[in-house]
Amino acid sequence: MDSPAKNRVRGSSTGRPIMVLLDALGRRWTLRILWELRAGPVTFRALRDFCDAVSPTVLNTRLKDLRALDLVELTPAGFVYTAWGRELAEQLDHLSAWSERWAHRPYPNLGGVE
Amino acid sequence: MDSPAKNRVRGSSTGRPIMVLLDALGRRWTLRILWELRAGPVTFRALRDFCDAVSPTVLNTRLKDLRALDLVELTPAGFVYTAWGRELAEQLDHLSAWSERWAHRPYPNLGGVE
DNA sequence: TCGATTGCTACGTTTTGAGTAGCACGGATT
DNA sequence: AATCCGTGCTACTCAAAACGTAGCAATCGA
Repeated sequence: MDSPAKNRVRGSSTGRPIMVLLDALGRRWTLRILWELRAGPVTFRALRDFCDAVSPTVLNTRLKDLRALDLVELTPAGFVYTAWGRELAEQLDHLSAWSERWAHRPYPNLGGVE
Repeated sequence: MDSPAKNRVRGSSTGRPIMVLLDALGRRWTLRILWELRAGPVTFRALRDFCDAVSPTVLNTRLKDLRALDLVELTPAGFVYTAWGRELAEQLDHLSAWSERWAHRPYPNLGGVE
């Protein structure tokens, strides 16, 4: 399995924060995990279920990354946002609100479905 | 090569807009492409350069998806945001602004780098 | 001590992306 | 007309990432 925590920022080694972020969020399941964590403290297995039974290998890798990025932490009650993570999650809320408008646009190409 | 435009929304077939979006944005290079498009009309090759010489296979697949999602379109001058895409890109601007604060947090774990 | 649950790992298979070459088309030049 | 150039895009092989299942060590309660 890969270890993205080590070789950060795919390409673009400028190290600009947005690049670090886009790189992390662009990995499979990262956004989804971040999104599902809004349910409150969630155990590894519960989170896995929320994420359509994502492979534990990947889930663990992502959680490790998110923890390294100071966005998620593990408490006795389960995985939760850090303060930073909560701020990021709020942006996802905006994204969600926007996506509702976007999805109901006229002639929506069926949201990409064919 | 895959054709995400056909089998949308990895897992979670609820089809909720946010899921469609998280799924699309969670694919490799999608966020980055969306980000780099803020440079204005960009040709396929220029965009490829902006994205650290991403493989044309992937770039094309992503652009096809983004166009299907009504976020990007191809004009004679090059690839540009649609109206919807521009709105989404604005959210990325907020994300970028936030990431600057986030990156300069005290004891930042070096932004995830080890 | 036993069972149940926790986070997490090993490992073989499948899917996805990387990397390079090159195609078909269109417009300008010669 | 023939040539060159840049456009979006595709074919191909190979490497990397993710999947899917099984199962581990640790912990807690009964």
